[in-house]
Amino acid sequence: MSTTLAQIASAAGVSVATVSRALTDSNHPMSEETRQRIKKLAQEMGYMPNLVARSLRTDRTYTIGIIADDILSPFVPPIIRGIQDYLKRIDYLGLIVNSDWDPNIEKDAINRLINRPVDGLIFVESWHHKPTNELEKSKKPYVFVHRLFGTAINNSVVPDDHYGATLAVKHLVALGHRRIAHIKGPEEWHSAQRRLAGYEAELEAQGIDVDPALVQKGDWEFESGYDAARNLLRLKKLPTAIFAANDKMALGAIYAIQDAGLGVPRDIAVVGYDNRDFSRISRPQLTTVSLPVYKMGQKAGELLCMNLDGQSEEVNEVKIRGRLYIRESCGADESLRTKDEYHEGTTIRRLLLGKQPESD
Amino acid sequence: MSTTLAQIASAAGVSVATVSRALTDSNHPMSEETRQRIKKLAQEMGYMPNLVARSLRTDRTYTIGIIADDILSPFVPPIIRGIQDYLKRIDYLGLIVNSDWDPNIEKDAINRLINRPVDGLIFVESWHHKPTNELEKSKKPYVFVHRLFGTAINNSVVPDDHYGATLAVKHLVALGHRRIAHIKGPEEWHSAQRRLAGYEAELEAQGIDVDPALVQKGDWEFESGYDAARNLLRLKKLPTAIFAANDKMALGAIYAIQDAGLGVPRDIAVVGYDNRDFSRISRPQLTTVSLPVYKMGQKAGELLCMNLDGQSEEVNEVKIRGRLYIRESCGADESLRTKDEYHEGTTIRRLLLGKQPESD
DNA sequence: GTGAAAGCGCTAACAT
DNA sequence: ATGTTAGCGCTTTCAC
Repeated sequence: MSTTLAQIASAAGVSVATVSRALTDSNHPMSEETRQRIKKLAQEMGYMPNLVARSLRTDRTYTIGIIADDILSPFVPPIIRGIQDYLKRIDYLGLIVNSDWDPNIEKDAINRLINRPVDGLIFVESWHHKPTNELEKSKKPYVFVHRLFGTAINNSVVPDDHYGATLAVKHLVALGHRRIAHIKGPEEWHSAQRRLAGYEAELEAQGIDVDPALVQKGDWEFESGYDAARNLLRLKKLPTAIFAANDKMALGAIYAIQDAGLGVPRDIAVVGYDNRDFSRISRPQLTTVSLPVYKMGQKAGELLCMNLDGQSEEVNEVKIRGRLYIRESCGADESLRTKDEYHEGTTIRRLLLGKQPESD
Repeated sequence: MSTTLAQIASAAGVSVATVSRALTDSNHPMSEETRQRIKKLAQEMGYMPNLVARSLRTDRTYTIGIIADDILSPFVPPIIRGIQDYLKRIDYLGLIVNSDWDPNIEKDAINRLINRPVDGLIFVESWHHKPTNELEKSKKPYVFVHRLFGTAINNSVVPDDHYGATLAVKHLVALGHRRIAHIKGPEEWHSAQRRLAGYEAELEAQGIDVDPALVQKGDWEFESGYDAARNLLRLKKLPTAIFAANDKMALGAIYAIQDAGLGVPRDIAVVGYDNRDFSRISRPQLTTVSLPVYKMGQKAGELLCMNLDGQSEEVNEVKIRGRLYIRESCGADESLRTKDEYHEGTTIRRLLLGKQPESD
């Protein structure tokens, strides 16, 4: 069927070993002349190495496994893209599996991948902190990115939510707000805790007392943001700004404010978190702090890469900072607006222009 | 390191061949007793087959390649998920590569994948109709899903845009509209052509003359929908409804109508196309026809699957029908609203409830 | 600088 | 019903 080393060898009148050396640019000494001759011949004969055979010999597949609960989860594709883009540099491919939040599916996937098809594993948005014993025993490196629950662990990449919350509050304070409410996420979640903490810390740093009445509970969903804002609107003394722990709740809050006959940002400013796609097309467009998903993916790729050939070196949790995307919902001056390069189809444009992406 | 067949063989006092037969449930006759004994032993010794070695022998990798221009393109993840879900049934994994609309990257990816790592290839949202010669020569099966340009070709899965447009118009007519405008997409695009054709065909079927003045040009983007609607609003005789060829333009149109002091659906009804995520959270929520991406992915998986072991059988282009998602923007009665199961995180819920997804 | 040969772990054709 | 053996295509040690 397809050309093999042996065929080239006999065609060139040399041994397979020589052909292999020539084609892999091995540093075993050999005459430059035969090397070139063989390369040319291989080219002509349309030789392409059988990667499976090579892997069997070298125990390297140049493939990593990516396990996510669901590729349809909004943050997963950009994380994966970040991983892929980093790994591409070292010519690695990614095998992607959905675990659907099911520990058994995940276990099966790990076992399957561990048996040679991959050199390492990245867990995306995993909700546990330890992979299976089998993985441990296999000695293959692995990395977590965007773990949802629990405390900091090694070899994991997470967003710097505390810092991000700080950015949001700073922005509001800079615009003159002092009664700043917060709609928080469920307490079990990493991000919810850190964003709340950042909110409180920054208020204190600005010399503003944290008013418990201004902190409302949400569950990440749109409706909970709507309800939380309605509660806030019932207060005797209204907040002048709301920092919602994610964009969905922020949008819900905006709708609640509008339904009460008030305007955003005219009467109340709103900041979100995550920089979801819709924050660019809502009315008003949402000012928000980005979850730096793409960068997180890249970093995860980098961490894994470091451990791919050597002894696995444990690395402390890595925090990635997002940034503030200033749009309309806080009433900041037009001149301050973040110019936004990353739209749908940006990749094409980026390539056409030969530019590196600036976004997270 | 890890257990091999040979180790089990010597531990069991039999030959490797016997062990292999026992463990692969080969239909080669053998005593049930030794088979069980070996299986038990393998289990105890923590045996896991080396998949690379197996692939080298059988020339089967149980992996397929998925080439998309960009995994971040909005329709790509659900298509991929559909593919993966179908392929999971036959225990196949997917290797995903971004080609970034670059023919050279794509060519490299094909060559890389062709050299054994995969048994077949699926092209997602490809813009060409023929893969490279190398692929052709390799005899590996391949399938296109959601090709963007050109005419119908074999082994490809596309949405039935003509039919979908028909649904949108039917809905508007049923609500009493007769002056129905259309904001179309760029002519080079498959979908734009088909949706326009469906619009015209359904109007005629309903005995309504197509009025060229009511057909505006757009470029798929939000802004073009806004501009197109403004043009429409300048007409002496306003349309009572607008069918936009995609959701982004539909949203732009809604904003234009609102900015003109009119209401949606009160004064003008708007239908979109694609069933993008934001259609569920816009105000008003957008009535739209779904692009059945998930189903298309599944179908692509199925087509590939058919050709995976046998001779490649050419199959005519397969069209997948979307459906109408009735929400608020056309003013249909509340009772007609499509109940929507597919939200973010639905996969978990689906699993928790043990339900099959109904959505596309 | 080149070649011979071993062997990665597995499957399957061919004995027995 | 079990064993022997060849070999998938490649890399790499060892010899010359």
